[in-house]
Amino acid sequence: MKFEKDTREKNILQAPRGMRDILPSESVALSKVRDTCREVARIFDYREIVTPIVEDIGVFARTVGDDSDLVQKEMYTFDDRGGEQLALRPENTAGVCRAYIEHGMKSLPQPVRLWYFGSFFRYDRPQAGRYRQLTQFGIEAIGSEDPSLDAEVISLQSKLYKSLGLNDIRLGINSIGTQSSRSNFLLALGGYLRKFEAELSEDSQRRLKTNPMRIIDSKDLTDQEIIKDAPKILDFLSEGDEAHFHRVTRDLDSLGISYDIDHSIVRGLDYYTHTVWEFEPIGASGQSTLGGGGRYDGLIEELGGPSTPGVGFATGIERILINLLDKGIIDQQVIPPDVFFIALGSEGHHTAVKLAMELRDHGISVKAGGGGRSMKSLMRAANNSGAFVAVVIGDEEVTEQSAAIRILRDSADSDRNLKVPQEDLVTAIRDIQSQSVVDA
RNA sequence: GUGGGUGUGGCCUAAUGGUUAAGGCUCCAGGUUGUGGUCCCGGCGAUUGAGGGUUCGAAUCCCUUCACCCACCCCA
Repeated sequence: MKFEKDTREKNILQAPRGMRDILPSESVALSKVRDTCREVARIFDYREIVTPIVEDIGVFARTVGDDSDLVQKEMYTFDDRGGEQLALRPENTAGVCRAYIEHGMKSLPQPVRLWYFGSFFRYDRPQAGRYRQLTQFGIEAIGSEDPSLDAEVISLQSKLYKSLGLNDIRLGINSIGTQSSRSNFLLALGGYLRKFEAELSEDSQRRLKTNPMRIIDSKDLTDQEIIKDAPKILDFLSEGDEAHFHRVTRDLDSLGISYDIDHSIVRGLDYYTHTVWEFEPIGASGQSTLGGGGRYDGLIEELGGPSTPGVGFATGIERILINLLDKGIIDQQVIPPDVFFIALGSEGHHTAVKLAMELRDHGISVKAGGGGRSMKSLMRAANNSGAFVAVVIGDEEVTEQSAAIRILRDSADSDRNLKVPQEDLVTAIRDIQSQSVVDA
């Protein structure tokens, strides 16, 4: 393979558009979010599932909706060398359902409760909070049509945001019923909107043909005026659909989870039925949706499996991080070592590597400093490392089999210099650590 | 995909057609020979995103391109 000459000589190689590096200063925050996701999943007794990042293109084309934007223009697709048509996953509900079918999870106790955390890909124009490679945490509860499962999934999502410290969050919820309720509604909606066709925005005139439901959440002001008096889907729900929705909201009431019934939430993907919802920060604009979900009772059948209901959500980790950092709930910082080792001379070096390893064997993190740098320079490095103590091993310490300890982030009146026998070093460090906890 | 904005060393900023692109932070190193943090001093590091054009002369003006930001479409 040949590269363009100017690419090599002038242009700096950089991450692909819309994809980014997460550097150590941010990865600590990312880890915290990931740990919280894992913990919330655990307390609801959901199990982790890891599916391939690449799927057969049919997994998405058949379920997400052939003419949805996600499939039409946002999916990364390619043919592999064997001629298989594959796609980088743009979302995971379809993939998890594929796995559910493939592994016969129908024979497990139902519902099967699963969670995932991973990367997804959408070829879209990047902007704030929107990336071509994005990270999502998601939940799928498959195999029960019980409305209380919808509420459970919503409450899990709500708990996640609370655990992360995101409090000013709004939950909007709606029902789009089942297929038959929806087709009645679409008929009525189409009839109403056609009366105003000429007044609708350009985008909405197009949507009228492709996906009239999307006009409902148009941001165009004229559209919104027209929509105000449009038929509401909740009025078209069958008795059964309405009962389902009512039981979901009843559960939410019992759980003390506040929500707004929001007629404009219709969700973009074809597979949704019944309950649909979105969480977003209060007062946010633009790409603000933190996560959304819904029920998808026909999806598994659509994929060729047995008729099986399901419900789930996905939430965007980047959007969570943006909110957490904006509000100062977590800050960017790296984790400092416990101890910084300063080795002077070759004898000092040999002793230091041995002692450092001994500390590490006891779970104490150690950063090694040395490499022929001056004492001053090493002490500076020790201080900048954020370590709590520096341990100095020079000729003198080698001879007396001792270790000099310098407390860097000291409490008021403690002795900042001390010397201990090398065999007592672990204990001495432990003492200093526990004292600092007491002091704090 | 559509419309608008921005692009100066790793980071932040100055220089709004004229001498070797200035400063702060970071980093590295010294302040008399084994003790950091404050302070002082020194050093590394940019042909101004890239390519082309106008001009005696371009970071400054024009074109192209790339990236980022904002809004739309859509979505997390």
